[in-house]
Amino acid sequence: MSGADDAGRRWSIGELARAAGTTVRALHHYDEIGLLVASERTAAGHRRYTTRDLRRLYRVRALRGLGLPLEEVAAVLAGTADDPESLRDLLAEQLRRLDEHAERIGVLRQRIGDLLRQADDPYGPDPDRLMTTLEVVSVFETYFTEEQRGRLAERRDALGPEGVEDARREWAGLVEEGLRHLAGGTPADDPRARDLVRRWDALAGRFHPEGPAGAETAAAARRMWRDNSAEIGGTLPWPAERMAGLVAYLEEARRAG
Amino acid sequence: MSGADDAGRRWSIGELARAAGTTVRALHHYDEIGLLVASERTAAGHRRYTTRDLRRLYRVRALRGLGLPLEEVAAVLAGTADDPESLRDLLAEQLRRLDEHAERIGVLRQRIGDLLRQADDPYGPDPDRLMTTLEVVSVFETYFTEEQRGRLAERRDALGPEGVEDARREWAGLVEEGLRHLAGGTPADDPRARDLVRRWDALAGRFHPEGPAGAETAAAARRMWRDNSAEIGGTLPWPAERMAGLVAYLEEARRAG
DNA sequence: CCTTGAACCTCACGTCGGGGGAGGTCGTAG
DNA sequence: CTACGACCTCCCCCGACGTGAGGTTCAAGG
Repeated sequence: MSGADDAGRRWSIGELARAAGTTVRALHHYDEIGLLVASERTAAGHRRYTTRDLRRLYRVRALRGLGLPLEEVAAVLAGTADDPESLRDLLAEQLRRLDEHAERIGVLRQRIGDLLRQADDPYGPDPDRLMTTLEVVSVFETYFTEEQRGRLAERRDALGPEGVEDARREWAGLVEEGLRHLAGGTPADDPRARDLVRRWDALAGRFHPEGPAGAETAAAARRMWRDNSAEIGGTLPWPAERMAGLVAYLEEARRAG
Repeated sequence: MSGADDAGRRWSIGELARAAGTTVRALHHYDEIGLLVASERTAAGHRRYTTRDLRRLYRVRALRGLGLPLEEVAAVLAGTADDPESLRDLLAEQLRRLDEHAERIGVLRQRIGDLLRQADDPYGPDPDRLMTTLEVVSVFETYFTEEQRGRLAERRDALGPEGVEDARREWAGLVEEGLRHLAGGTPADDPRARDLVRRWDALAGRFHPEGPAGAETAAAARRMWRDNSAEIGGTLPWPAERMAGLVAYLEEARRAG
């Protein structure tokens, strides 16, 4: 047999690390958490690993390489006997987690891509504007649930770019009208103010979904405007503080109406 | 104006957390690392945040939401003035990182998918076999670089399934022949042993790429066999210790030849 | 004015998978 | 005998907070 009797072979920690393509520190860690404890120790306390330890280490490395946390690696290596399906289930579960992860990354890539296109747009490469866009995104995510944002996006797509543009123009007219009333001292309970609110809310209604879901998004939108008119107003062609005043005025008129 | 003068408004830490959809603890953390320090404190030490703080928080949350680490968020918020391109560059960099990440995830999904198909294969659903496959994968990754594994996969694809099957059958014959020599006591420097080694290496040569790259993968394969014949042998129809003996015998004959 | 409960404060440890270093011991080769 | 490499244990470090413990302050009701 020319001395190839592997059954009695022993590895030092450094040899084992090289044999499995890992580090001494990692093996110390596996020892600490009980995942791979050296079968023997020399009189001086040096770890001696056996062939069985090496095989276990290969399994640990392979499972880790699939992205499983060490705790689950330990569970697999401990529990294959009492449940032969556990490995399969754990792999399936890991596949699911990876899918989730991949989807989150996809969303982030999409968003960053959109932002970069906006940054590269020659008509609006202003970094301040980009920052304000970031703020508005954050505000939206705070006030609307993911589901609500999805519904709002659906409605916007249904209106189409020209529908959105029309609404934007009409809305600009309403803002100008409101600012004139505000500057002119028209009281909030004046019929003209109440009529303005009615047209304002009707216009906003185009963007909200139908039924009770629409009432919820509308309420969330009003909360958003009330708390953050300065931030949202930063993206608009009117001074933020005048917009804040207008929002308060409209709320008053809405209560009065 | 009905009291909507936001410029003087102050938020407590809890109000700010709710306004931005985050937690009090996160705000404490941002304070600790200097990313978002409350502009004021009450006499009792309670944090008071201003409108400017709120806007900064929105930016922090938005950038964090894109996956940027807090250190880079701080850099963006500090450096937009002296380098308006920095935000764009950082976003591009982040996009690159996400792409890398997505690719790693794709590789893992592929591997786990392969393993699950093997697990569901009615001809080999043995969990022990699956574990051994895992070991072999790990051994391969330890001894061959990613590039080398790619070259080996190319050669295998070039041989095609039937070419691989042919080689497997021929190899089985060589193994049986070697085991007979070993059992019969044929010395390693016997011409029959040297001829066996020659045919063995020629057969293995079909799987290695051409030129010096092939010599390297062949050397790595011999190292792998020498160190790990027990692990690889576990997947084969011969006893692992007899395979280990055979590998040692062939090495001796190779040196003799 | 007193009490109560919510909100706030600081301090500090835990997470996950190790990296890196300090300070000391062990083994072997020249 | 001495040098050097490999090994030992103990300990702090990373990121972005979560989760208490133990104490103070605020706002409202009686």
